[in-house]
Amino acid sequence: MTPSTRGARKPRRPYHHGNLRRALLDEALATIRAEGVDGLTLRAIGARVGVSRTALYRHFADKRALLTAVAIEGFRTLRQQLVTAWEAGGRGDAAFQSMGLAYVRFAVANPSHYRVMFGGFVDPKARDPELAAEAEGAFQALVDALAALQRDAVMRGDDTVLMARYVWALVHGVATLGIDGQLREPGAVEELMRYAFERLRTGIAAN
Amino acid sequence: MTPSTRGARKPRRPYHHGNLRRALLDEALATIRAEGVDGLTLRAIGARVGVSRTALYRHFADKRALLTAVAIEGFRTLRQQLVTAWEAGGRGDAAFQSMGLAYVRFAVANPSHYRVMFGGFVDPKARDPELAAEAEGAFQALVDALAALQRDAVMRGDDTVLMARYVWALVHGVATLGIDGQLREPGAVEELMRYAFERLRTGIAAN
DNA sequence: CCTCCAATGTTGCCAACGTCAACATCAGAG
DNA sequence: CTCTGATGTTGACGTTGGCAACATTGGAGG
Repeated sequence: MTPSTRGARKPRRPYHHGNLRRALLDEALATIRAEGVDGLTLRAIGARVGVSRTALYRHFADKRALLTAVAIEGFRTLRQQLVTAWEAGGRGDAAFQSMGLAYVRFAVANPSHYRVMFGGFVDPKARDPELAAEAEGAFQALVDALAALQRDAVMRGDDTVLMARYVWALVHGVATLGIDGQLREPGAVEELMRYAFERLRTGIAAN
Repeated sequence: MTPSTRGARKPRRPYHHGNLRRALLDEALATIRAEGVDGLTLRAIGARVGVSRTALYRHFADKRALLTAVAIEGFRTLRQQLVTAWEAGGRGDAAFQSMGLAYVRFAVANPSHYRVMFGGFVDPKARDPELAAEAEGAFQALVDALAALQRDAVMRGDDTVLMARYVWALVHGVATLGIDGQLREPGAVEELMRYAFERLRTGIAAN
């Protein structure tokens, strides 16, 4: 927004891009959303950003590193959505269900992105520490909410992390089944979510 | 290398293989297990079976078709394991938990295979009808068990399919989280499964 | 203002891959 | 024994990820 005013600006695209890393990431995300993970090719990304095919390697070690960055961004967004749902919902019982819905909505609205985060596209062993941290952060949002509910004696006093994992597995399961087309009938995901939360509460609420 | 068919390696490797389709499938499965889905190349499969790279195309339309066949086989095996656990466990309350354990064990023991079944490697739309049928069959094992428990008034009388989907989502969630390395600590999967079933029962048991 | 350098972007090139087309071989029906 | 459809092979092509060598640039130090 504040370019230096020296000299005549050239209509020609400059050699250096400015913020190529960001642009590549955005384009990768858009491509994944539009054509799926398989549709992502480094050459196409470069072309669409208006840069040569290998420019990407100045910002990402390889294709997997790009996908890892995409996954990191996904976990960041997810955490943000979860926290927003929890806080906007009043940090209470209903807000907890809101979080669950937000989680599944994120997955269903961004299936390919979600798959990059969980589908084993990133190195299973020797995981990127930043990715691990960001994933942990999203999970922590769930743990925090549960801890608050436990404090208010709304939920059982079991090990918080264990309870959180239980809830996480449930919403993650619903989300992935929905994404993979195992729940085809329209409204099936919503119906399942409603039932799941009803039964979940019976299972983990303080009696 | 002699392209001649008189190699002494096996009893006669004639021009025609005999049951190439089966052999290709088995080799594909072994490769996937050993090197992951990404490590699967048609050329390597052919070479390892002792056949040329394109022989595969007489038995599978393309790579996706091969993966679909792998997924079909996976669902068949999974259903079998589930049914076995249910029946061997006495078709009762404990047997139901056995089924859940068998499910997660299958996934954790065959992570790559499980990913082929659920990871979006097969066509999301226009799914192979045989694949859909086989997946439905595995799910049906769960539905049947639940229905039996409902008949014996062990479980709530809710819509059986809905309940089954709930349970499915839960075990599927635990399984995929475990596979993707989100539950790293040794024993975390087992601990979660134990807790999950305890809470699940509280949620869906007949009061 | 000039010079030089490290960061950034480009072109040439390669091996591996999936897949098609044309050809080779075989098993079994007639 | 012959013919034919099924099965397997060879050659080739376009695409992809990635390396190496080269080009361009903004900016720091003189």
